[in-house]
Amino acid sequence: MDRYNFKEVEHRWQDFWDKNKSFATKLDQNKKKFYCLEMFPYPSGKIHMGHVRNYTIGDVLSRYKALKGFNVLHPMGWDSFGMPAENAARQNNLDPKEWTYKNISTMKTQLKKLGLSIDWDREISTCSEEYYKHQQLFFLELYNKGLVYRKENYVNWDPVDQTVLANEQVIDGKGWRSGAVVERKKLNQWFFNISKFSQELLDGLEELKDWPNKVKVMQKNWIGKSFGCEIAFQTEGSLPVKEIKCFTTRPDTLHGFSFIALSVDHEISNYFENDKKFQEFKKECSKTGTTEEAIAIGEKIGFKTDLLAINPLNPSQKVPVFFANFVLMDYGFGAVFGCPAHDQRDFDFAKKYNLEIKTVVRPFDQNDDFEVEEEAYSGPGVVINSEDLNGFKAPEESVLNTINILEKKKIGKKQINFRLKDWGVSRQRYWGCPIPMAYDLDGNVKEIPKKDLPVKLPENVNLNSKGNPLDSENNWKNITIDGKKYIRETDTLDTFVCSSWYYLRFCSPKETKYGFNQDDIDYWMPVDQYIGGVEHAILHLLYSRFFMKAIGYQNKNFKFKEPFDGLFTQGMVCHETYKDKNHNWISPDEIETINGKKVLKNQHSEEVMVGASESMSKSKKNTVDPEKIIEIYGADAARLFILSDSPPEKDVQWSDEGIASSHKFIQKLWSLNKKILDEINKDHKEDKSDELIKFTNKFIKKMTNNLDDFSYNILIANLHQMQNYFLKELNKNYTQKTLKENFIKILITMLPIVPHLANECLKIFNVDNPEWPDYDEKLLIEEQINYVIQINGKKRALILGKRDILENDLVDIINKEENLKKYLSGKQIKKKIFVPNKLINIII
RNA sequence: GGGCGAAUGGCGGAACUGGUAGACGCGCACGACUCAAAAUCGUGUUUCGCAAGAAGUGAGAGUUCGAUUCUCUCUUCGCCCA
Repeated sequence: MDRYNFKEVEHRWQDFWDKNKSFATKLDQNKKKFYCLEMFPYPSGKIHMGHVRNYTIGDVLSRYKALKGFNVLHPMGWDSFGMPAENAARQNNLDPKEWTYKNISTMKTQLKKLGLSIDWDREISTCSEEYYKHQQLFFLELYNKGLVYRKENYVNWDPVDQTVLANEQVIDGKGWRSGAVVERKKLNQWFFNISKFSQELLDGLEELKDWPNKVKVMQKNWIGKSFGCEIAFQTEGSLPVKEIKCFTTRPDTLHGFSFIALSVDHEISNYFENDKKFQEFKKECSKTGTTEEAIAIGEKIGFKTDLLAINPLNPSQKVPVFFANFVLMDYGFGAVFGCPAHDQRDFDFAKKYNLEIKTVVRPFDQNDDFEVEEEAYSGPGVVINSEDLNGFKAPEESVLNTINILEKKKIGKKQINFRLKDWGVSRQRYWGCPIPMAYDLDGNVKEIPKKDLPVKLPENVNLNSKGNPLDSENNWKNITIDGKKYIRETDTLDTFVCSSWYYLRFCSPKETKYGFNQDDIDYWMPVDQYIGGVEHAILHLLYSRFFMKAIGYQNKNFKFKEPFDGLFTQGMVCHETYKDKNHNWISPDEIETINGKKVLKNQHSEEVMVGASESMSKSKKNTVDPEKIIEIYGADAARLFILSDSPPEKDVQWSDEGIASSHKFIQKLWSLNKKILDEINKDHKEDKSDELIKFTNKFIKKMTNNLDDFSYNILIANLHQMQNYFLKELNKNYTQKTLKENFIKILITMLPIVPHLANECLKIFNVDNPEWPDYDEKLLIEEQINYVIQINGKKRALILGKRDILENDLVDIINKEENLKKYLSGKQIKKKIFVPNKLINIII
């Protein structure tokens, strides 16, 4: 029997789809739409297994929905601005654009080899002028709506590379590339006013029924709504400062107040500009880093001022005011009141500077003489040592009551605080979308007029200059608008801006006047199913949600509130890790298995150490190249395996045995197809068609359900069961018509998973326009049922009986059964539990 | 420290609303084909036991006629936030 030539077949079908533009989509009001979107890739060079998994999941869904009659939009593009291009270009003396487009071309070819049902006519690339010119227009639009502003802010500054680093690029306080100690530096940056929408972004989560709860919780925590109180503390001392404002979520602990801590950037610091000791202290603080975690772990240090703050609930109490490294200017007012007994940071600080630690909340299971000793108590409890507040349940009762008291005395007011900060979008980089702004010679901001858009990135720049290469591009930088001289903004936009609206662009990829066309998005949006990695749970997904609200802000035509109706987050692709005797990582390519042992190829068969399965990464060398896999086993096998071993939302382990088994399945299915073709031409005497119809019916139901709820691994188990069924039952007699009809239905259900093979088989049966088969609920009802017989809750037998059997009839049968008699004879039956068409439990 | 989630054979994992635990796949064992190997096909495979049978879904309790599924306590692991 000739084997299935996957190479020839897959290539032929891919060619066919390409030439016929099989997946090109048009707006069609008569058809229900389905917009399936996977997170678009960064063109880093080649596709990896994570892409294979992501795009296979999306492709299965797209093909399934198309078979169900939906008008499916399934586009693909490139998130093509970003640092790797700039770094690679610098290393290899290339143009970032050239590098990027070469990668796009490679990866596009690779994606096509996977047999994805993508509408390539809608391909977009964020680094193209056709894309970013619209982004610049959006920027100006948001600027004019007051959603974009410029302010000074602290950044991680790499003094060697002369550039700003993102938090994740700072490793142990040093720049990831230069190794230089990172400094905190104040820079003028552009910000998107995302915090304006904090409440809306929070409320919107409630509407997102088809999002994983996990992601919604993460976003909720990130937005971080907290309910508290603003308190104005009166102060005394030699400085001309009359009051200090603090925000707190725990005003109820005010009786335990023992200091105020200010951020070194608090306005009061202005009085210390010439104080050498303070300036030294400030420098010391800048070493702590800006992340919340660094602050939590680091040592708490303070600088005492001679200011004294007065406790508003107890005016005789006056406490010192410090500058401290654990207070950030971003949070509240850059000032916190310290209650050491009930906050660990405050506790550490108080211990160090010998400040009073007064317990004002006791746990429920303690007496009123409870005292905080070794560590702060921040749990719930009862307020003590606090005059009027004593006895209130903390925090729920005590916080509100304290706020009421403070409001009456006019020294505090209720306040909602959000953790979500505005989005700084300035990057001192070349390879990004230019910000369409300029400055006059006095530094005043000037918009680039719309007619002058796009602001194009200059080409052939010197990437080896210090800092942002655009700073040295004088010809590009210096411009004249209406006869007046200006200097361009040389920062470019964070690439997260590009990915915040690309889903809109896919609806109108060729629209030249604006980023999208209203009719197009009215039809296609929102994205029905968005698929991608959970690592984007916060930033990208939150930014996209914000962008949608920002575009819709003050725009009556724009009726969408949320971009992604459904979200699916797939797990990672893992592989075993290997090390040689010198503890060097070894790639799976360098290994072979001999007698069940993993050994190095061609090197005296040295055995390697097999480590845990971890997510594929270049540094651990445990990657597998999808292109090689497709070459050896074919795209259908790769698709089948990436879905088969684990539920798609969990991590999956890649293995040679697994992919080989999927390949085997493909080959077997091809030979099954041939056997069925032979069988159809045979003469049949006895007809078992009913059985086959029932089987197919059940199978279609399972396939439908599994596709609807992303149980792709179970779906593939069904495929194996189906194959086993046919290989065993094929010698039974089915009428030609039944066999053909039912097998065709089964093949159609396989189209989403293994499109090349299934299409090839269907072609043989002359099926041209397949539609998803229906199933009949009535045919799912079994006439014969295996009744479970339990005695005292233990399964003792299975009895085949007719459907809807009466309890007494079933008991009669049990009494006749030899092997059940021994359990029942001579025993008094206390109770019988009969579940119709399922089981009987006899209690003796 | 807080939040969310998970724990089932040698491994990945099934089990619909509480009703036959271990589907399907991998691996392994034995067998067929072969001079032989690979490939392929067949049979078996939770543990203990020759068997009858017993135990068994991280540990311990609880609810129930009946718990992988529900409740509580604990352990370990993962993710996110601190």
